[in-house]
Order: sequence, then C-alpha cells, then structure tokens
Amino acid sequence: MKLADAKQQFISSWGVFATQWGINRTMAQIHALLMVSPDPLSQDDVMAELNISRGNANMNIRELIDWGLVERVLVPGERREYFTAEKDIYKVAMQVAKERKKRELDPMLKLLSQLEDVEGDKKDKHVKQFIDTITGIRRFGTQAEKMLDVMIKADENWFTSNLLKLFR
Amino acid sequence: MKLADAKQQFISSWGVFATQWGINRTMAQIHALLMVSPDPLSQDDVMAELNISRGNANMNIRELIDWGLVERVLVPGERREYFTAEKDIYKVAMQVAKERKKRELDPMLKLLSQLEDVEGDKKDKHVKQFIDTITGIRRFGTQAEKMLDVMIKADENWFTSNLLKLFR
DNA sequence: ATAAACATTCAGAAAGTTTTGAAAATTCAG
DNA sequence: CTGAATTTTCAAAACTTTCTGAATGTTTAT
Repeated sequence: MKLADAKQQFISSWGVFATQWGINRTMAQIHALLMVSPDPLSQDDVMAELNISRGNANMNIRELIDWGLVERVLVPGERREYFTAEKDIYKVAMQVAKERKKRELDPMLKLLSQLEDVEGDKKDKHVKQFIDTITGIRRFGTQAEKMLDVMIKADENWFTSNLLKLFR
Repeated sequence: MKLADAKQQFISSWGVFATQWGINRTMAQIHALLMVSPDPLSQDDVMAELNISRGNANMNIRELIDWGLVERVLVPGERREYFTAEKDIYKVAMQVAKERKKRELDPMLKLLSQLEDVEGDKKDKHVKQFIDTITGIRRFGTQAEKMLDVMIKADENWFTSNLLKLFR
C-alpha cells in the first residue's frame, strides 16, 4: 500500500473510531493527520488535506489545543501559526484520561455523593435498591479515580515495567 | 432529598453522562431506571416512567439486551415481558469493556497491522513518521487488549484484592 | 497610518441521530 | 381457528450536531 492511501485510511478510520467515543469526526481526523505529519502544519494545510472549511478547521484545532493534544508552533520567519500533535501515544492516552476525569468522572462522583443521602425508610425496597446502586457506583468510581491519579502521575517507565508485568 | 427526586436526577444525569461516551440518552436512562428498580419493569412501565414512545422504548431495551446489560424476565402468570438490569456495577463495567473491545479495539488493531507495512523508503521522514505513529498505537493497543482480557476473565475478588492494592 | 495576511466568530445550511406513532407481525388463551 | 394482547418495525418528523463561508477582528510589515 502506498503512503498516501495508508494515510488517508488511517485518518478516516481514526475519525470513525473517535465518534464512538463521543469525539467529533473532524477533530479526530485533524489529530490523526498531525500525528502522522513529521513537520508542523498550518491551518491552511489542514484545510487542504482534509477538505474542510476554514471555520471548521479553526474550531477543531482550538478544541484540540484545549484538550492538550495539539500545540501551536512558531516557525521562524513565518507569519502564520503552525500546529503539531504529541506523537507519543502513551502521553496522548494520559492526557485524555486526565481531561475526561476532570470533565466527567469528578462531577459524576460529586452528584452521587449528594444522591446517596436520600431520605426515607431503608426498609422500603425501593429506597434500599436506590441507595445500594448509588453507593456501588460511587465506590467503583472512587477506585477508578484513584487508579487514574496514580497512572497519570506515574511516568511511562513505571507503567510499562510495573503495571504491565501483571498482564504478561 | 425525596426518593422520587433523587431517582429523577440520577436517571437524567446518567443520560447526560452517557452521551459523552457515545451511548444515546434514552438507552442510558432506561439502564439507570432498571438499575434502581428493585423489581423487573415492563415495557409499558418504562414508557410511563420516562415519558417515551413505544418504539423508542422497544428499540433501546433491545439494544441494552444486545449489550448484555439487561435481561428479559418471565413473571409467572403474566403475559407480557419484564426486564431487569445487572446491578453489580463491577459486572456492568466488565460487560461494557468486553463489548467495546470486540466492537472497537479489535477492528482497529486489525487495521493498524495492515497499515504498518506501507511501502516506501524508510529514510523518507513522512514514511518514517507514519510507520512510527502506527506502530506506537498498535503496540499500545495490544497491551490494552491484553490487560482487558485478563481483567474480563478475572473475578471481582482478584480484581479488588490484587490489582487495586497497587493503587492504595 | 495603511493594507495585506492571517485568525476568529457566528448565523444559517447541511448532515446525522433519535423519536414518534401507527401499521404489521407475533403470540397465546379460549 | 379467532381475536385480543403484546411486541416489533419503519417512514416521517423532530431534534441535535456539525460544517460552511462570509463578515469581522487582529497582527504585522512597510
């Protein structure tokens, strides 16, 4: 397979893949494009490569920057801005984990704590089932949070040498 | 807070939460409702509780069954079907992990293997960056897959006693 | 100060997804 | 069988998200 075709296929599949994770197609495609590009690209490069409009490119690049997955790069002697993506997939995964924890897990745990002290007779099976379910989810979420905290702080070496050993 | 309100809030938040994971709102709400219900509910119960149409309820209940998160229950002497959800959140998480691995991770790894043997001069930085990126992602994905396989097979006790110890 | 280059915004259009509800199919008791 | 109860399907409608591109804002070179 030729590079150009492989690249196309990677970008397009990455886009499809990402929608299942609640990330939009264009954002994922831009990320994929930047991951396989050895040099930084300008907004116009991105527009041309992916056939998307100026506004779309701009919006999604900024969102990627927001997620900490893409950086602005200044090319000396060039007026326009260039962009580059983190290429170490481990770092990408940790960055995504960190953001999602902040945006999703933390608020959910906060809500669950509040719901846990619902008033009512704990002999009532409806009350009991509700509290049991909420408590179970909160406990599980709390553990997940602790795991994430350790993993996010740890460096790649720790991850590979200590944790992965468990999974041969 | 009253049970009815807490329940409402849980169901609605679970729905919002889930959309960020690419699952649709109604499906998540039905799941939430069934998780906090001590007894199985019929399709009409679900329709009434969530104010949704017959077709919508039917479709999403079937999808939940497909995901292995909800089961049909036969209530003796009743003609209509009742539904119940797995309430052990650990089992829910493992079931979701298993399905997503099958639906998303496995196909992605298959594609990456194919893309890895792109033809071209490995001295060319474009070719090199492409191969390096793809290889990195594939390796990471393969590790993740192994981890998931172990975790899915393991029982809850192993999980709690061995793995979580690592994370204090 | 001016204008060219570039970045950002945003209202409306397009595309995609979810929901409805009525019709069709299925099941089951009598 | 028959027909009432129940489940399933599906085309159209409602809703949501994403994208476009022209207008506006900002920066920089001269």
